[in-house]
Amino acid sequence: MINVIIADDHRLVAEGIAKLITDSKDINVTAIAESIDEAQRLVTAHHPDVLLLDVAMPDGDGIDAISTLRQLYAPLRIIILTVYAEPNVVHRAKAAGANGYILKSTDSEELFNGIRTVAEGSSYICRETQTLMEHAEQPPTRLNNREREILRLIVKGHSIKEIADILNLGFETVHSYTKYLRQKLGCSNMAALVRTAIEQHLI
Amino acid sequence: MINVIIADDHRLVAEGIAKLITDSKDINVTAIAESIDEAQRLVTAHHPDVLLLDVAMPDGDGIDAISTLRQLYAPLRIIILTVYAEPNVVHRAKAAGANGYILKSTDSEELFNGIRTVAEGSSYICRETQTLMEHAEQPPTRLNNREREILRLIVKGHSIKEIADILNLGFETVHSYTKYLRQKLGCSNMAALVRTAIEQHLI
DNA sequence: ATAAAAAACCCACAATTGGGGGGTTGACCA
DNA sequence: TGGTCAACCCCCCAATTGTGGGTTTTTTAT
Repeated sequence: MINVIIADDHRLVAEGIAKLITDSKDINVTAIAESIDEAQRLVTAHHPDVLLLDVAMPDGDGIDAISTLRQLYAPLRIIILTVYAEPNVVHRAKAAGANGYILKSTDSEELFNGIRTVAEGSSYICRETQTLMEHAEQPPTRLNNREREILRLIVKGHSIKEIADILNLGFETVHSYTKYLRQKLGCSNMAALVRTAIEQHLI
Repeated sequence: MINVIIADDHRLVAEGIAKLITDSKDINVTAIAESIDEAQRLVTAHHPDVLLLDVAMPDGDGIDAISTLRQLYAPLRIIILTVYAEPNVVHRAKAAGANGYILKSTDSEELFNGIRTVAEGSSYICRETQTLMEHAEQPPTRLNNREREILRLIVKGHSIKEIADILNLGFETVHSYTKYLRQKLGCSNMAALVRTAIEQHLI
């Protein structure tokens, strides 16, 4: 019996998926977590085989939480279960050490297969994500901490000058970073930068 | 028996909710639609009592589709079932004639109650949404077609000049609209405008 | 018919951004 | 011990945006 915990802040979705899983004979939903924090506590308490982890959680980003979660229970296998069909998110998940990536647009059969495959020790990427990654022409967008920090402040609506003040950097330094960001993301202005950042979940 | 159709492009979510509903004795899921288009066909074919309708669909906005759906089958009762806990989205849904608004973060009990209430002829807003609307200090953001159109183009990354050309308007006209938009949305620059537009789903 | 609105337009000027050049310093590494 | 890379800094100037005023047409409502 494969024991899984579902971490998803949308109760109805988590409950529904749990219910679907009861159809499989070999998988069992041990608990549902509605936050990163709760997921950490439940993983520590129950030591599940697999954690189904959503990306957008009220108290943080699921992918960022992967390393901490694995520290709590090393043999834990983690599947990112999300709506984001974004190459960059998939890359981030892989880099963070996720064992699987499954979209919420897949069907229950594929979810079961994914859980089994990951529980056995392999990694699993759902079909839709696979084709997505094959057709992704651009290499993954790699932003360093500074760039990500500045992008975050731009998205918040701050001007270059304000960002320079906030980060104690020179105006020209931040100005340069905005150029790098525009280049990397292929945007011609701040507005496009914000849209791209949000769309591709780079923030 | 209350017959419902679920329109949600996330299969796993739709399947899960359908499965949850089997627990209730009085509600029956007739079909699942993965697009607005499919929803329209299924509503025409099955004449369900209630339609559970997601907002973000691959071929359009669920709320925008309400009027058309009701034309296809006048007695249809529509519940918006979404993750968006945004006053503006709720306002749009009400204005478009939705009979209910339920967040995916509610539990199945509340979903059942919502479906029953709406099927009986009343309207239903889930608890979380109710408190959200009570605590919403600002009046709903009302954008006219021009403003929404221009905001959409700004979000796409177009400059004022480009927008003027696209819409065959004078530069100064569009320039003025950006002022109105900044004022209405309380933003000080284009970047903030984009973030607010996306965050509050005004586009 | 006409007042009140909404929609489109206009001017001027300061501030900010976009696009093009650079530069220094220190860490890493081969 | 020279090479390369990352992180930070600098200048210039054109283009675009932000701010604060307007005006003129259309609609819309009474």
